[in-house]
Amino acid sequence: MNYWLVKSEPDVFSWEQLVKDGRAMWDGVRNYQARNNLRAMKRGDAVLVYHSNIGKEIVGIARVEKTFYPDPTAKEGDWSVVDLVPVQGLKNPVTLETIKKTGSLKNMLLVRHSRLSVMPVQPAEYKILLSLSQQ
DNA sequence: GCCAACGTTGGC
DNA sequence: GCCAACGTTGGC
Repeated sequence: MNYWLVKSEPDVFSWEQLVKDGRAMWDGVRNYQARNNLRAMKRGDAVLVYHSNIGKEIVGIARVEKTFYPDPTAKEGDWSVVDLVPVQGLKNPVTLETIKKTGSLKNMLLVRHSRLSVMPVQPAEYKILLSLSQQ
């Protein structure tokens, strides 16, 4: 199983909305690196959901329900979406501030490459994030 | 609201 | 193919 992190501005699409809907087509990705990451997702992979701009914290865990297919919202270009379903909210969201302060996490792409919206997460990083979220 | 860090576009 | 200009993202 692989681990991923996706970003969303909560005033556009939030974790709460994902929970309410029970499923989401993760659309609107218009960056090649992010798209390629989307395409590498396998069904069942764990996906951390991060709120950018507002909150700046990882708020929940989703899983890949359907692997990539063409983005119906793309007027032109070769873009993809995946379908995600919520698994569980984090008891304690893990903030960007905490991640930056945690030595073993400060090399995360989330910190090093702040504009990337879909990125892989190392298994070791995932484990640490989960334990932080349970504290 | 500002700005750094990128990514894209288009002229040459 | 280079690079200036511009646009976007996201942290602060």
